[in-house]
Amino acid sequence: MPVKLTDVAKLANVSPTTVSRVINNYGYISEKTRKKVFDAMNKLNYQPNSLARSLQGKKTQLVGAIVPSLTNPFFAELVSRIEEILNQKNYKLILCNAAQDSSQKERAYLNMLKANQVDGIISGTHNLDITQYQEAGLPIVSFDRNLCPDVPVVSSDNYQGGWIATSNLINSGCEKIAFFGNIKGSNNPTDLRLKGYQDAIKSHDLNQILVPMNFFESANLKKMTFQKLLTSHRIDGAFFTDDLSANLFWQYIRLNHFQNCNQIKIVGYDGTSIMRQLNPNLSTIIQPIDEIAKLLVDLLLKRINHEEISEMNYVLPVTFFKGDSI
Amino acid sequence: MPVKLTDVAKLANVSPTTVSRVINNYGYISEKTRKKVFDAMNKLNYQPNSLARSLQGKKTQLVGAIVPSLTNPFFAELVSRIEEILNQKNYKLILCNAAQDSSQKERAYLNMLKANQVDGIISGTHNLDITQYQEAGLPIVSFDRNLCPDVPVVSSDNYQGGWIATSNLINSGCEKIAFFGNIKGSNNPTDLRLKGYQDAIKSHDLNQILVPMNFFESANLKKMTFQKLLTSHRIDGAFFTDDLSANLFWQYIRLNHFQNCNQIKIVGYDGTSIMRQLNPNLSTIIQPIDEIAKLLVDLLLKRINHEEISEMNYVLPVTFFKGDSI
DNA sequence: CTGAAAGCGCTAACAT
DNA sequence: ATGTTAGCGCTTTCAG
Repeated sequence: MPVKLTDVAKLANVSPTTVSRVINNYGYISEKTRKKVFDAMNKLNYQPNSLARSLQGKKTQLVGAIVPSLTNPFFAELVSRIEEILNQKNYKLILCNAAQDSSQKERAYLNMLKANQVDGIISGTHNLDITQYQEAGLPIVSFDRNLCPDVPVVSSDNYQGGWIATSNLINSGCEKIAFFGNIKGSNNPTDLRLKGYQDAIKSHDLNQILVPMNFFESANLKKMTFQKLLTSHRIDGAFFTDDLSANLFWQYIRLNHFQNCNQIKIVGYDGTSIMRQLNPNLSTIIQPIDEIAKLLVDLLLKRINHEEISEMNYVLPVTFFKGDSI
Repeated sequence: MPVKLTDVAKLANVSPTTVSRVINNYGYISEKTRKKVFDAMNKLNYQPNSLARSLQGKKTQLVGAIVPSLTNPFFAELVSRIEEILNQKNYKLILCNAAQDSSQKERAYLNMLKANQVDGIISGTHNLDITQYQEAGLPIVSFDRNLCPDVPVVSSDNYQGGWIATSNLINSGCEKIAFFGNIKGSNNPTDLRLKGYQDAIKSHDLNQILVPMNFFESANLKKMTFQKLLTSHRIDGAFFTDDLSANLFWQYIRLNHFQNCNQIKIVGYDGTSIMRQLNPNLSTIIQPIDEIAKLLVDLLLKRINHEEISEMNYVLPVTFFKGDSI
């Protein structure tokens, strides 16, 4: 039923080979023939079947993106940019929403992407052991995750982010600054946010206060954590490794008017455009989403085209956005 | 280089057909053979090539989603859910980010999806003329857009949404209620939000105040609109057809402390989880994202499997969320 | 400059 | 219960 190459060939009165040549703009073709073929293609509204093309060993122009969740605006914006850039370069995006902590789902995605012959994978999660990714035998680049030694990692400057956030809190007069985020090391670049915090704290002879918190926890769970902390500690500064939790806290201390709420200064992390529009009061560390997306795609395409990649670690600078929460 | 079916066949000492039978769990196979084949598959870490399978006329299990922008949390959450549901049903999602007002990009996406033999399309935009979609000859379902008569449309109850929002404003004592959103009819279900507003206004003998606003306009442009409006009109209620703009207004009147800001009540639209977490003060009309996603996928799969679809119009109920902005 | 023929990896009659 | 064979729609030698 669908129009195929041979239909075009028949109508144009040429061989399939010739049509293929026209489509792929390859080899010598007389202008006359080319026109005939184009006319036939238009008349039939012909659309080459990419499956059949790729079966010859051609690339599929398909890229898989595995991310934790689009509900987090950071990933939504990142994926959005990645798709736009891929689209410009004639690639298509298969979206994979691997929930947290589901190595099973992630493995399934990996297999699926392989089965679909994607040309490469951009990964923003890693619940799998390294070997799984190595076995994949596919060009992969990763965001903020150390997958395995030969997978390029792009991240924003997590250490600087932690350092700058904390330093700004200190410079605004805070002395009891809590860190809200992942406490136990995961051997990922994001661990450095904590390190940056700790180093800044130490260099000013302050004491660290670590509050375990995952961005994907429920709001209520987070609020319980806030309450527990605020009754046990008298903090005057708070650094969050994500804006959503930071904003929640910002609201929490206002709604529960703990003391004068301005006595606790807050800095978040991510700085998505949506977040800055929704709560411009919130100071935050802005990750350069656009550049991250560009670099990820760039590196992946290099991998796909077997170009040399000199460096395996790419750290993009962050910027501090000063709202009035600090 | 990649492992293929014949490699498995060779190792297991059976014919390719047998392997195919095992993979597809089809026809009679002795347990012994099945095991042999499975062992070989595991040993070789075999992954069937879906391209080749689909080329036989099998389905690709690929679905394309065309949406305006993931930067809008509503679409981010919708896409996220759609992907999850599709994944459960063994479908994969090709994400297409068709910016606003780019019929060219949308057409390109449509062609691309056709070329990739997707089994169906979920569309959340329409810059194209109807014929383009008809020509596609592909199962399509649409969200909030009247594409063409034979494409099922899912939407939430836009009319009720407009009506409820406005009624609640009226019941809270508002008498000069402005509508912020798309003013000129687009022949889409979302037009009904305006209709709901207008009917509620009329039924209470009030006067309508229409303020043109698109959710994808820049924040600064919107603020200019706010300023212009507030200097010319003395409104006491505002209904926005999207939460982002509503929230911007909510902030705007607070930051610029126009009179007592509580004198202007506000109701937004969409009610994404992220938005309700970020600004729980904002009253809004909640669209049932989960059900919308389920229904869209459900209808699409029915279309794909040539099951009868009785109804072409699906209107899901909305709920009112009362924050203290009203 | 153009065409014929083989084959990509898999499946589906049709044997046996 | 298993194997043989002929394609799916396209590209790509290899000939002309």
